[in-house]
Amino acid sequence: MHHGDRVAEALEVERELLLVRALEKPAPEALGVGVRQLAVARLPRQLEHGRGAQAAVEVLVQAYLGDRAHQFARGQGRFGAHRRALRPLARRGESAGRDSRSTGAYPLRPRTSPSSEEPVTPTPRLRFAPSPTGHLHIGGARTALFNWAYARRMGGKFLLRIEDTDRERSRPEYERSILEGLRWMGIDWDEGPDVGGPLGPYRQSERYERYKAAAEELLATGAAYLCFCSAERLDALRAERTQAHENPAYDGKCRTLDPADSLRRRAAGEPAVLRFRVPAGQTRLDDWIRGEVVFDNKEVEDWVMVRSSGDPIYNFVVVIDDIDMAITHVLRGEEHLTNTPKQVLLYQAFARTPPLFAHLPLMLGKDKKKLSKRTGDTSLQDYRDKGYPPEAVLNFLALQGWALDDKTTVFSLAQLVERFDPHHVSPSGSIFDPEKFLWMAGEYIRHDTLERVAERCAPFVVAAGLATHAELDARRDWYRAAVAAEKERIRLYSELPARIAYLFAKDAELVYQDDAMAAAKKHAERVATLTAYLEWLAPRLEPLEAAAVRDATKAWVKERALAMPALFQPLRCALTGAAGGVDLFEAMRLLGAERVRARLELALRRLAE
RNA sequence: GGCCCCAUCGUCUAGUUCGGCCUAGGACACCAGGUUUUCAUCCUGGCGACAGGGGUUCAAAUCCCCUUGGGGUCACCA
Repeated sequence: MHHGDRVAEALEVERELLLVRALEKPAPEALGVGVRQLAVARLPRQLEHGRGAQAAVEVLVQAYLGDRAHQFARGQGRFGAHRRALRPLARRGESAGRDSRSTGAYPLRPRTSPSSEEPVTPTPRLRFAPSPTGHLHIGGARTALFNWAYARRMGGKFLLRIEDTDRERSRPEYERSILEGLRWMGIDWDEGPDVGGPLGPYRQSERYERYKAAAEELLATGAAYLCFCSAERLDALRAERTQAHENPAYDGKCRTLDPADSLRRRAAGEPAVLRFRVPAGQTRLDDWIRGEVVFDNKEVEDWVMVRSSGDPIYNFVVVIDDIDMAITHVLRGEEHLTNTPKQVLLYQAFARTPPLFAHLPLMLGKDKKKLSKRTGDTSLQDYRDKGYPPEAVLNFLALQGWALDDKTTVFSLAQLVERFDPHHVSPSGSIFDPEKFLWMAGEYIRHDTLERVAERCAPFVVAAGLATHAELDARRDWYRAAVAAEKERIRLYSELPARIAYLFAKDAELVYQDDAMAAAKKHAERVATLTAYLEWLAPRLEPLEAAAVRDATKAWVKERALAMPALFQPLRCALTGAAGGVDLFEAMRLLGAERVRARLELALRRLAE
């Protein structure tokens, strides 16, 4: 068939489809997905712009489709795909080979060097590897969340490993705190220091034998060498290089030492570190999020793997552990990107294929710099203590670098697991927005059940000294009603106590806030109004039917030709001491008849002047 | 400074793979209305972005290059 004929035919098909669509008929299946999508998407807009269906079709056909014909004929792009779809027998498959970025499905890399019995595992294994030198950082929490979500989505394993090779700063209580924080968020793990697992131990300090063996192996093969340079020499070297605007890397002085000689010196007690011998050439990695990243090995220094004390260093142990624990995917912060060539080189030295790396964008503070302790609240613990619902934390964290779709901002953990794809994580950093976080916390509280909100608020109420747990339990229904009255006004659990404090205050000691007092005193007749109202209200107080009294009160105000605020502002001040807040009849019910009467009588005096 | 990464409303983001669904969508914040006894919620509307410049193409937010800007990292830390 001639090109021209094809084009004509295709355009005819398109025109027909558009007409079909414009007339609201179902589109025939045979027409191909591309065209259908096109028409479905474009037509409504055209119609919205005030054109009739016929005119809209013409616009589309002429302005939009008309001059695209030659591309169609060449079989390119979407139109080409459309053509191929229309002609299933036509040749396909020019784009057969695709890289890992485009196969959304399953980018797991098989291991290349099956050391005999090691099976090729199809199960993704991901890990979170915090170092217990502080509480769980909010950025670390997101890293954990993403690793966890992907493992769960793929039916893989998620494990926890404690990176405590820094003996000075690592503390057991931080380890506990981190585990607790993860559990609080609802993240669980299949293998870890507390639950064990087949490829443990999962605490680096318990794996030193393994590192020592690996180090000696590398030393024996010459992939690593002993370095006897003193700290002083290294410092001087660094200073010199920095001043000369050069990369302040190790100069390789000990690189060429005779290995046997070095071994003897070490045996004689001379302090030595183990350095990795970085080969010439380039090191590349195919980052899941960023694509190919190439480093010139000249930029990678002969880094230290083992301290002179014999303790191994992060870049070394992380690789050993990831190999031993059969880690297939590594999702971690972007700050690790420049570490990666060192690690890739190590994998090569062990003849292993590296895992698939995904370097997550950094979470930034208002100053656009990496979120750090200095920037404010950065530990998960802080948000927990402040009364953020864990679901909101999870949701908000997931939104830093990822989105469920083009519209949804509030979603559940289950939805995250169902949809999370690291390939669609944004490569650019995100500024942490506390405002939006607060909004989201409120969103979760408003939509949560009363039972749960009441339960989660209780510790804050107790901590504020309003009541004991026992007292709240004893008046369970009352407490719940108090929470119900404020549920949509609080954004954090911790905001509840201040809002219900008026219920716990002694009547005579209720504090009138300035704005409440001012509002009440705007009304000259306040005392008279209140007196009359109290008289009217008293017999209706027991039992108090909130809805009925509310209606009746409004009628009462109307009858006396008063403005609503003339009664409500003094009344609100008298009962709650605040200018805004709960429905007053709800407050009356919560307070009980006696206290309502008492507070009103007190107000007659307190608001008199 | 070297190397590396990044660039859509003030902020979080969709759209970027594979160029035409974009007259660039949503959310927070902000502004204006409505509902309400007030506050909050809720509803309606508004403001508001493809960093700049070159290419490639019939067509560029999307691909390429340059510039600019921002960030990360350069330890016997992780």
